[in-house]
Amino acid sequence: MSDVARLAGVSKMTVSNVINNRPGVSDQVRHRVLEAIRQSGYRVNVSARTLKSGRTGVIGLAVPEIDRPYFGQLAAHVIDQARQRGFHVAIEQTGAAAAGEIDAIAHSRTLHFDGLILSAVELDRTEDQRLPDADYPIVMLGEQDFGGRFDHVAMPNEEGTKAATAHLIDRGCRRIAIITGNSLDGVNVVTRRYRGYLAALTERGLDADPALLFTLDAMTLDEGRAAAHRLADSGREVDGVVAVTDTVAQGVLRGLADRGLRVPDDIRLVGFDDIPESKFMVPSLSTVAPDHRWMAAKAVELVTRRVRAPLRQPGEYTAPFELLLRESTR
Amino acid sequence: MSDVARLAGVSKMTVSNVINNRPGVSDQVRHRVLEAIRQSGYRVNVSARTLKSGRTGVIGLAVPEIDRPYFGQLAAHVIDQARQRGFHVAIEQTGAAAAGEIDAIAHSRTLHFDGLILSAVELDRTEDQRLPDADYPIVMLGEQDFGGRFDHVAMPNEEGTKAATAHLIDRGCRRIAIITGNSLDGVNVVTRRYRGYLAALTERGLDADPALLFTLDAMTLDEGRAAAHRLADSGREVDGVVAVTDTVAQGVLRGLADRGLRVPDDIRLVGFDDIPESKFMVPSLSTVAPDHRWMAAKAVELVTRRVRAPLRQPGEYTAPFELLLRESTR
DNA sequence: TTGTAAGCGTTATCAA
DNA sequence: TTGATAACGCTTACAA
Repeated sequence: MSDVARLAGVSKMTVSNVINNRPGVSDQVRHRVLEAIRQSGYRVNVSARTLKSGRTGVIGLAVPEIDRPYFGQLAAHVIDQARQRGFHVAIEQTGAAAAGEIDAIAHSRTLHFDGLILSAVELDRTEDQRLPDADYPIVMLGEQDFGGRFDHVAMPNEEGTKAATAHLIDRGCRRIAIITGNSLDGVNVVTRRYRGYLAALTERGLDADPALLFTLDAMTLDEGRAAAHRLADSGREVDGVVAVTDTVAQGVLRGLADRGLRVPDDIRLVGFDDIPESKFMVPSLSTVAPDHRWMAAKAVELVTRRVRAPLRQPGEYTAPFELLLRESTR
Repeated sequence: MSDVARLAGVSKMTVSNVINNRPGVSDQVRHRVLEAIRQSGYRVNVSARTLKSGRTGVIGLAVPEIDRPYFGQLAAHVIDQARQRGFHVAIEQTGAAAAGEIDAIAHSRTLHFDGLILSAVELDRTEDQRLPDADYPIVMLGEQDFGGRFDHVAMPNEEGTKAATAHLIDRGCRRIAIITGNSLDGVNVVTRRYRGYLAALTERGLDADPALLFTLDAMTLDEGRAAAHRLADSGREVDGVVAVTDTVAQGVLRGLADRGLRVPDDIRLVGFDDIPESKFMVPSLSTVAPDHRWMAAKAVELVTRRVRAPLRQPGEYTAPFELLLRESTR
């Protein structure tokens, strides 16, 4: 910067003013400075600016694993939205563990990210004492409930699963299984989707059979497949399956194929998320499609707003959704 | 830091020495300082450290789109490897456009990333004049050829596709189509994989029929599906298909299903990449599986090494691979 | 409209 | 073994 100033015959301050488009610089001087910048190949040092301003221009995004389609899609949208507001995104993987999620928060502060979007799947309000003070801009994205302590962008978990289950019933299914996570105690995604499932059954006068609840240790392709094997091998009569996510549904689809069960002929299947692959599966997957772009946009809007106004009252926002009817429930 | 120093009754410099585990601090003083740090809740300011050292501890990773399974997987591995070496990763999406790839380089320098891993799919050696000086640590990952100007971690494109095609021939296929990108002129992934396909045909004494080459505008699910439709509607007799990537193969699988063609009964299909979904597709997909973890580890090793020694001679490295035989070629 | 001085929080250097 | 000083590159506050 000093070099540029010398080249243009002005002070560093004037160079700074030109760079930041501040008013009060004569056109002539502005021109000389811009020319000097061009000649010298000068580029601002972001670290210095950061040190002075206390802002890094970086938002952290913490997800369980970036290579799960849902989180990849989420990241893509968040990166796009952040860029539009002049922020960069650093990605942290929590490994779907509470410790990883706590680490992500600590890390985010240490590295002076301006804010953090945390897609928590383990952490919840019961871990109160491990959560940070509310003075750091954190937006919770997805599922867990923190009792209004943070801004929260939620999925339409209950409504979505209810609509999906009702759709199976409309198609004539009467023995509907649900394949979901094993953490049915807390207030989390698993519980909420389960409640949506129960609500639909009740509303249509069907009984919920506890034997038709199959639980997973993780929301993965492998676990979904294994659950489908258990379902098929249990000998229970089942004509419909609600899977907790599309990724799990993809595993289920594969697991049913392993056992010679055809979808939708023998069993109808519905998922949740509308990952990009869903419409290309064989058969294509009916699913609850929350508006991912909306969620990413909301989350980024909330963090960036909170960067400017840290002490606003946290808000709760639920994404709109659509039920997509495809071959798996035809 | 001043506060800590005052609390411990020492100078800032001593605090710095303690924080960085530098020798020459008495145990007694070290203890006092650590206690003062605990009490005050002090945390280093990374920006200041960055300003002083010129290093940000961040590596950029530029990929076409983070929500394609292959790149998600790649990112997951790169983030893990980088963390093990004390680096963070910021992800940039290039949109699979040459301009986006150039931007990523410029961006990476502006933000003072310590280095950049660029998964270029458009840029190549012909764009010489737009490429930066070699003084900035860039590692090219994947496909394009830059004539030895950058460190380059390559896929086993030719060998892998050759092995995949030979496998189809072994299974009895005689009319083997290839579905790939449309940039068959440069030295890129598409050309190399095409050469591998041709090599296998030649070696086994089969003629390459130009009518069996189907090209795509992008390596996406949608394009793969559309190509399968064109293939089925062409009326040409085809008993095997080599798809340029697993994602394209997934689209092809769907497209063939749309036309009532069964895999592997009517047509055998093989992909490239071994994305996590491949083994869960219906039918499961035979594919060329490059060692992704190896590639990520190599790339991170190369950037971080180049951060320390910017002027080393660039090297060329090709990942090992395995041919995975699954249902789609049974 | 332009310039000067001070300071953001570290660390390298050298002196004590 | 410890400390004083200057410097990294920028911007805020104020003076000219």
